[in-house]
Amino acid sequence: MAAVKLPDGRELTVEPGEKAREVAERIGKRLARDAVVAKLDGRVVDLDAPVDGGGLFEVVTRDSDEGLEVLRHSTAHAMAQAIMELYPESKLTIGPPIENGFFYDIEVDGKISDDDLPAIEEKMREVVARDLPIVREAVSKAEAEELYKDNPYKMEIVEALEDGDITIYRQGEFFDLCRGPHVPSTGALGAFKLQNIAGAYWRGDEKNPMLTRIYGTAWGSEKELKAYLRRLEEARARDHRKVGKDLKLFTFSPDVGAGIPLFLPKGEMLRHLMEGYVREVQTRHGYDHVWTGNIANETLYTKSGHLEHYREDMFPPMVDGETRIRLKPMNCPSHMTLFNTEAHSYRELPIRYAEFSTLYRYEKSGQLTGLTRVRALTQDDAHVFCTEDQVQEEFARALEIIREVLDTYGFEDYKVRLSLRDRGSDKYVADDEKWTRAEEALRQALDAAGIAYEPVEGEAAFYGPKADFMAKDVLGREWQLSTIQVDFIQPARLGCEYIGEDGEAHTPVLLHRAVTGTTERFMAVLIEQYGGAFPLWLSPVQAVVIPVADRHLPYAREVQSKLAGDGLRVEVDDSQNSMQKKIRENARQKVPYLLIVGDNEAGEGSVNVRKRGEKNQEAVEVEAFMRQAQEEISARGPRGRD
RNA sequence: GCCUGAGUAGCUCAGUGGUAGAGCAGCCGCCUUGUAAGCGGCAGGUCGGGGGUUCGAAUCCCUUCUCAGGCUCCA
Repeated sequence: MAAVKLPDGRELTVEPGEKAREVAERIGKRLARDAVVAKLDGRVVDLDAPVDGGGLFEVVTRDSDEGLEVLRHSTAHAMAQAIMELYPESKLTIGPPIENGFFYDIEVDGKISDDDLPAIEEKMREVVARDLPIVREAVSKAEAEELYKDNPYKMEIVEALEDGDITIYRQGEFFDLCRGPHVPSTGALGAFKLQNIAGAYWRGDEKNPMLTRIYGTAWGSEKELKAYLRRLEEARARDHRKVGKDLKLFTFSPDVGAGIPLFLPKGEMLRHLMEGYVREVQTRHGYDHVWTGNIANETLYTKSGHLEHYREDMFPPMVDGETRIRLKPMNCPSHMTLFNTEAHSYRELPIRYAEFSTLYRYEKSGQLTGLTRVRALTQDDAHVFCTEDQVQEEFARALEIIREVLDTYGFEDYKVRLSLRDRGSDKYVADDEKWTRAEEALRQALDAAGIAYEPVEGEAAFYGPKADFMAKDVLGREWQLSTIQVDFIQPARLGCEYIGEDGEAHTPVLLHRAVTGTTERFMAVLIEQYGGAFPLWLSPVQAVVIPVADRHLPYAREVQSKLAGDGLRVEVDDSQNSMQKKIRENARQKVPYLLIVGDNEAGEGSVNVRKRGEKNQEAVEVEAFMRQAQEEISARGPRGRD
C-alpha cells in the first residue's frame, strides 16, 4: 500500500490508481471543492491523474498563484473553443497564461475586431454552462500529425516534440495540443473578461505571418475580477500622458514630429529639478559634468563601432559636402574624445564625465509611446575611466548614487539583474581573465551594498557585464531605470590611454552608467508613481496664494514676493474666479500648498494654509510657513501623493 | 515596420448619408466672494490632411499623417 506525505507532515495511504481528486476529498471537502490541480513532489498534475504515492502531495487551489495560472490557461482553452465554434476554419497556435490573464494567438477565419469580443465571451459562457469534462489524452507523434495536418503552426510545434511526450486535452468536441494541466471541467472556470485584440507575429518574428492575439483576464472569483478591473481604471487615471496634459507638463505635436516631447513651462521646471538633483548627487560623489552637443561627425561612430552595430537606431545622416553629420545617439564616443584631448597619468584616474545632453534615436514609429519611448531622450549619462583595479570601487560608487536617488523618489522595492556572459558562447570579446575579474568585482560590490541581485547568463553586452536596476512603482509595475556597465572594448577602439606606474601606456576600463536612465522616461514613471502629486521639492509650483476678494490682491502679492525671495516657486491666483473655484482649480493642479489670504491674514501678516489632500486649515505667520516649507524641501520629503 | 482600433471647438465627448452640437476652458459684462464649480452673454470647427463614390459625406471607399493597444510570457 502506497502512501503520500501531506504539507502538514501527515501521511496518507492511497489506493492503487486513486485519483488526486479523491485524495483531496479525503483531506477535506472544502479543499477538494477549491482544488484546481494537485502537485506531486512539486510536479503539477491534473486532478484526474492517479496518485501512486511516494512523495509530497499538495492540493493547488484557485487562490494560489499556481492555481490561478492553471485557471487562466484553461480559460484560454475555453476561449479557443468559443472561437473555433464561431469561426470554424480558424487555426489555433499558442495560448498561454500570463500575468493577470491569458492570450491566444489564432489565425482567425475571417476578420474580427473588438466589437466581436462580447459575442466570443457569450459563447465562452455557453461552454462553461455545458460543464464539459476536460480530459487529458496521450497521443503518438503520428496521431498528433494527423490531427494537425491542416494546421502548420501546431504541426511546427508537434515536430519539435518527442514522441511519447505529446498530450492533447479534450473538452467536448474541442481539443488542443497542450502539456496541461487543466481544471477538471469547463464549469470549474472562474470569472473572466476578454480585453483586447492585437496582432502578433507567429513566434514573434516579423518575417512570419501576423496572427490575431486576443487578450483576456481571469480570476478565481467575480470579486477579484472586479478588483483587478478597478486597479486598471486607477492606473489609467495616473497615466502620465493624461496627467501630463492635465497638469500642463508636456505635449506632442505632429508639426514637430512623432516621438519628440515638447515640455511646457511646468514640465521643463520638473526636468530641471530632476536633473539638478542628480547633478548635485553626482558632483558630491566626484563626477564632473561635461557637454558635447547634439550632433557629431559620422566618422566618430565608424571608429566606435556604433555605425556598424547601431545603425538602425540612428537617424540618417545630414550630408554637408564630404562630411556626414549624425544626430548623437550615445555619449560614450564623445566622452572618450574628451578623454583623449590630453595625456593622462594613472594618478588622475578615475576620471568621471557626466552629461545631460539630449540624444536622438530613430525608434520605429510603432514603438513610440508617450514619454516612455521617445526619439529625443536625455540620459543622465556618465562614463568613468579607471584602471582595472578601480572597477569595483567605481561600481560601488555608482551603486551608491543610484541607491540614494531611487530612495529619494520612493522606489524602495528594486532588484538588480546582473547580466553575465554565457561562458559557452563566443559572441563576447575574449580575455577570459578580465571577464572573470570584472564579474567578480560586480558581485562583490553588490554583496557589500547588500543588494539582492539575480545573475542572468548570456545577457551581458558584447563589451562587458552589466547590472540593470529593476524598480517597482506604487502600482507594482517594473521599470528598468538605472544601469551600470563595464566596457573593455570601446576605449581601445577609440585609442584611450593612460600612462601607468610602470611608465607604459595602458588602456583604461570604461564604466557606463545611468542613474534615472532618461529624464523623459523617468519623468513618466515619477508622474505615475506620484499620480501627479509631486513632493514639495519637485513641484513645479509649490504654493498658490489665493486672495479672498480682489482687495486682498496687494497683500497676496506681498506674500508671493516674500516667499519668492526665499526661493519658493509661488503664484498668485488673480483670475476672476470665486475663491472656491480657485481652490478647486489649484487643488486639481495638485499644488502642494494653497495659501488663502483675506482680511484676517492681511491684518496679522499670516497665511491660511491649506495643504494638498487635507481639508483642515491652519493660520500661520508667513515666516513660519517659509521655514517649514524650506525644511520640507531640503529633506526632499515627505513623499508626494495626495 | 506590421496587426487592430481611434482622430469632431483649447480640453472631455455626443452626432452613422440630408442645415456640425454639449459641458468645461476662452472673451465681455455683472457679482467681491472665507476653504473643491456665483450669474448672464459672446465667440469659437477645412469634422487630422489629400483623393474618390454620391444630388448630397463628419458619416461610405482609397491614401497619408498622428495617437492607442499589441507584435516569443514559446503546446
